[in-house]
Amino acid sequence: MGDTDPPSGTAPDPGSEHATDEALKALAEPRRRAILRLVAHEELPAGRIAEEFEVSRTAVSQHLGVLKSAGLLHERRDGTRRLYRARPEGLVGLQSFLDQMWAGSLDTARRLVEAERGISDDDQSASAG
Amino acid sequence: MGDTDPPSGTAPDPGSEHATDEALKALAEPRRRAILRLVAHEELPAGRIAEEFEVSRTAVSQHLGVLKSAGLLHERRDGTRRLYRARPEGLVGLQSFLDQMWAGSLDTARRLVEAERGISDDDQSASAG
DNA sequence: CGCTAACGGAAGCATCTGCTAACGTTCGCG
DNA sequence: CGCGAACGTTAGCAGATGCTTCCGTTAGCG
Repeated sequence: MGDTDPPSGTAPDPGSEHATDEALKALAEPRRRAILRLVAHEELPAGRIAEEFEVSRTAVSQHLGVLKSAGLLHERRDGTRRLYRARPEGLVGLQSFLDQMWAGSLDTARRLVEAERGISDDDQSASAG
Repeated sequence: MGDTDPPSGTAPDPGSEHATDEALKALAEPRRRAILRLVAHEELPAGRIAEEFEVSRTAVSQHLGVLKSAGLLHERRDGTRRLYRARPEGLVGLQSFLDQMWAGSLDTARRLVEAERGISDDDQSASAG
């Protein structure tokens, strides 16, 4: 039972590689992004969310499950209803991932552009600063 | 068929919904993320990139095509070789997307949490912030 | 208890996606 | 021109994914 998944299949540790993977895969679906946009500004029940789309409620429910499993959604029970709202914490992993990637690639791009200017007179020393 | 796709199959307008979709789908693949990390710090030829993985060069080539089509990669020809490097511009769309989503969901979360505090307490004040 | 409402879950299907294998193309060299 | 190197492209296959239909569960109500 001592698996590396204490909270039992729901939202891995934020900042982890697995968390980023889950969140990215969840956001890769347009419908899922639309759902997330809907509950980003207000808490809504599953049925209410499903009405906004042409697909069946079951499909939306599955999307909600994926989003919740990725840590991007917060679920709250209210009688037979289940209220959902976006979870800002689930996005911090992606934020840091993009930030890191952006910094690295931007640095490389700058270096390459500067190298182009002095192609015939380029010093290839690894002066990583 | 004059569709809304002037630049024909290579890196749509940054900031567009389609661009975000392409970039997100491209980043949803772990291998693709690894490739992007590799070329984030230095420019590398396709064959050199392929050597870093267990899969065939063809698979990596296809991944490179997807990344390039998503605007996340920059290709440069050098004889028979093709040098690739990460494109920071391709990430700005995701950055704004995440930022927008973050702001909205954070605002909602804050509102919900504050509402929880005054559940038993009838707080009917119009302090809508 | 019986009924309805609001959901999630499982099975089945159509489609997408990533991988491999074989082939074609472009470039450099002698 | 002939040859090899470096890549991209196409066809085909196995696994993942999203959607639908049917069914089970839980909560409120008379």
